[in-house]
Amino acid sequence: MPRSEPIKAVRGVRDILPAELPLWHAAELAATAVARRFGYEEIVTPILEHAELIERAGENTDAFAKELYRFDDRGGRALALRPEATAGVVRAYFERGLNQGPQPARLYLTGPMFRYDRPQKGRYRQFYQLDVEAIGSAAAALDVEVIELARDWLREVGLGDLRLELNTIGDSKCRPAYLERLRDYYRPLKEKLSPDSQQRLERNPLRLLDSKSEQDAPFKSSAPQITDHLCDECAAHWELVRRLLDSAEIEYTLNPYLVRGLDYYTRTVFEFFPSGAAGQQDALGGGGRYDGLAEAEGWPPTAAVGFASGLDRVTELMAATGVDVIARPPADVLVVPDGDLVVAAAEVARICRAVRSTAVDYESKSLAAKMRAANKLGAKWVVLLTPDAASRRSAQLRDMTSGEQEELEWVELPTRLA
RNA sequence: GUGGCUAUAGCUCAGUAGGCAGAGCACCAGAUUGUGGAUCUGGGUGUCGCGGGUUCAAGUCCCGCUAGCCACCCCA
Repeated sequence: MPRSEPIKAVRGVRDILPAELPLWHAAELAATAVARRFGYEEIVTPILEHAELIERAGENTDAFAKELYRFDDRGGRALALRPEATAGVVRAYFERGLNQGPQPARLYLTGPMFRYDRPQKGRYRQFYQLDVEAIGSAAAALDVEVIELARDWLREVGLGDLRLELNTIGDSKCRPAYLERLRDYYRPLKEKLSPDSQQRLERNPLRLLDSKSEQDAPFKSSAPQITDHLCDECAAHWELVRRLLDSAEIEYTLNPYLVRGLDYYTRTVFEFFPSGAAGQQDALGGGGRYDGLAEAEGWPPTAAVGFASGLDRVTELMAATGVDVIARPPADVLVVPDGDLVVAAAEVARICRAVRSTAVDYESKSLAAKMRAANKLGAKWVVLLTPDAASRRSAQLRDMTSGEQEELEWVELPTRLA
């Protein structure tokens, strides 16, 4: 019979293998430890949400239209695989009554997110994020708390050599007027801008500021800056954020071109970069205030601030930085039956498992090959069963480090292995 | 969504001017009358990504598709 084409993984997704997982676990363990230290509790929200929840906030942006994993289920409901965690966490905060408890709700989450974009290095259609949210407070101190938490986590996973970039983008009171000024500045220059930026001019002028096109670069420096046009409340918030960062001795660089494309973002925005590289693709994580999101989802207006980081990139960088994670052998003990001693081997393994992780080599190959396998596995001991010894309920216990070997009764194994 | 590069053994890859499918590693076996690591010897395990086309002959040339990598768009 002809072999059929083997079915491979879906485009843009990947498996994380046993050898890589210690690194991921180290990253997540550090996240849990740091989050708890700051009084944040874990929450798990569904991967599936109503497409509308995701689309409410940014319906007319390209990213939503183009990159949302969206489909109709069997009942005809329009669903989406979450592209980020915040929308779902905010939904849960209201829907499940976390808004009834002490405010703000301090929450964190790790899990898979989905974007239908073209895969490339460090960018997958299914990727993983750490997400931290403080919902239900407008306190500037929380902006700094989230930044400090994020910084501590990155330090803890060995990526402490960081650059923090910081900006404010105002709020619904002061931003519209600023955007008008920005348009007024750029309109006479329109013909000289890149085609992309000409489009941005009317639709999303903030984006002009973080354009990567060299054609746009000369005009940036004299463009009006939002920090000169903040309303009193936003200016006070911005002032307090920086004062708190100073007192926490957290260094940052002001980047007036750091923006967010969506309307519900307000005031503080920040991003972490490895101190070496400056490219936008190298960001280790970022976040900011989103005081307008709850309302965009149809809930009462509620202030919140958050941070998200891509674990794919963080773990990749951890590996590159040489973060050493102890790789443990899958089993301390390998039971090696000689010949047809399957039943005895299973029983001996059962005895050993009382004190040590134990695997059995059931393959029909030579003893030398089985010993090779035991060595490769990294087993500390081999329990060798021969028909003769097995009939006396005995076995050879071999210490793979020293090479010493002695015959023991099966019942003695737990004491010797402990 | 756009562009460039790539796809050959389990893995990394070589394969000339179109003419019998190769190497290293891994794996299996033996040297070792069944006891790992080191060494030596032997063994190729294959739908040359998939589908068409050109040709006496295609891994090689042409077209389409799929996938990967890289960059763009975008990054909520």
